[in-house]
Amino acid sequence: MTDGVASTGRGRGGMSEQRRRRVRLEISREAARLFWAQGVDGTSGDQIAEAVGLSTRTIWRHFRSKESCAEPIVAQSVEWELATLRSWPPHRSLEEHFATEAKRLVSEISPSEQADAGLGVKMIRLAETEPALRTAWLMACDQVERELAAVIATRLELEPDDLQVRLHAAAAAAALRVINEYVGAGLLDGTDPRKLGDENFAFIADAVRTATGGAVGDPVRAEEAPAEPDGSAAGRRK
Amino acid sequence: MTDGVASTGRGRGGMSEQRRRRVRLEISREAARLFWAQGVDGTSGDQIAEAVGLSTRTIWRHFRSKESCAEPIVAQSVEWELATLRSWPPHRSLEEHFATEAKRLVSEISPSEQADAGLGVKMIRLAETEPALRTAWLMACDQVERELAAVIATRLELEPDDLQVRLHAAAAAAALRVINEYVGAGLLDGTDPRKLGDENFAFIADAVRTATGGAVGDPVRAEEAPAEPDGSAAGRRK
DNA sequence: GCCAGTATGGCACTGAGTGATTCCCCTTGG
DNA sequence: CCAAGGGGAATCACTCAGTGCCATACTGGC
Repeated sequence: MTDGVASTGRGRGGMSEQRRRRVRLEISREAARLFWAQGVDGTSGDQIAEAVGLSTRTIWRHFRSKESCAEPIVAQSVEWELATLRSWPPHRSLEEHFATEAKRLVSEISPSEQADAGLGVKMIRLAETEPALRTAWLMACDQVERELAAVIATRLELEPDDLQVRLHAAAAAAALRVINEYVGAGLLDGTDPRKLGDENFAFIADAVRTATGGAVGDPVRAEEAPAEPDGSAAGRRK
Repeated sequence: MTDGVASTGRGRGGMSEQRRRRVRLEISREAARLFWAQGVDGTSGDQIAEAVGLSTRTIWRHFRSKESCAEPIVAQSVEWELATLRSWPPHRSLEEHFATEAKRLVSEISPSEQADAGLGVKMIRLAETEPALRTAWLMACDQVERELAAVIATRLELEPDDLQVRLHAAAAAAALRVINEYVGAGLLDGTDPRKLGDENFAFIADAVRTATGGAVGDPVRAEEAPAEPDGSAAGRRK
């Protein structure tokens, strides 16, 4: 996951850590643009370097492989979902939380972030035909799965490496991946620009609920020992 | 997915198509052995070629990349699950079908197939730390997901590219992946050799049922329109 | 202005993967 | 039994991703 050189620790010295992310994003932007325009195989490391105004050597200092140049832009496109999941308070339902967070987001998003999101969608789309990019996409989904495991673990008051938690996380992450692919493909195929309304959040939440057998999605009653967590809030689909 | 040269079509000529698979498997065996013994980075294409007794060039004729040399052995290790899924009759439950198919399997399995299975498990394990191999593993899971979509589509009498079907397939495939990783890790960590009894199949089936919100796993009543498929046989977990 | 420490450039080099050509072996037909 | 032919494999030369190594430019603290 951590791509470039090991640590820098961030301890002392300078502006690393945040600056590094900016550089990687910058490279990723140009790489994604080129990948989309001429394909992955049709794009050379030298081209990326030239496009971003750095030496080829420096590109490889920041990314372990050509395909991984696309990772930051892909990761960023799921970052807001991740952040939303991380900040999901126990006492709220998934759809509620998504809806309010989404409202907060639309007012804060900048044009450049919007452009990045567009590139991310394109990369996800490209990943369906370019095996090299599929890796980057699946890796990002893998990351979502891990974070989701942590979120679910706290909600269910279990360990993140508990088998049941891992199963739920994997299923939910897979559902989110499919929805991302579906929505992204729809957007690129011209399906109107702004129809990602509240209805979609209910759909997402329901997909997660279904994928986890109803175990994840509803508010969690704090301070109450779940002696028999069954039959509480299952089947709510359609 | 199809790795080597394009077609050969299989039309006329010779023994391709089946022989090709044998050669690829042979290469994959040696590659997996070397990967496990000395790591992926520590293994060169030349080494693989020498181990299998072919020229390096020929290796690249059969595989597009070094890591993909592991794919056949990984794919084969999930092939029986895939086959089992494909032959899942509508009127049976998943645990029933798995159990009977497993019984049929243990009597038919050959020593070499057993060795291959062992190698496959090792590759899956390696995939947890070697990003290059993780790709191969995730690709195999991707394949499982696609086939699963077909199976689920027929059971639910929907199209394979229906969103709901894709969601269910993705969630179920993810659950199967986690279980495979879990069981494989257990086996390699010395957890006894033969305890994959009926109990496990019930567990697998339940995981699939949970991941699909109860929509997949139970017998399907043929010839009856599922007006309200809900609430029929949900929550059956432990 | 000087002194770390770090980011970058340049260059040579390893190794993956490809293309083109030749070679070998096996089949087929006379 | 031998000639023709075709397909797979070997060989060689080449491209390009990616690394190691060293020189250099930049940055922030004194």
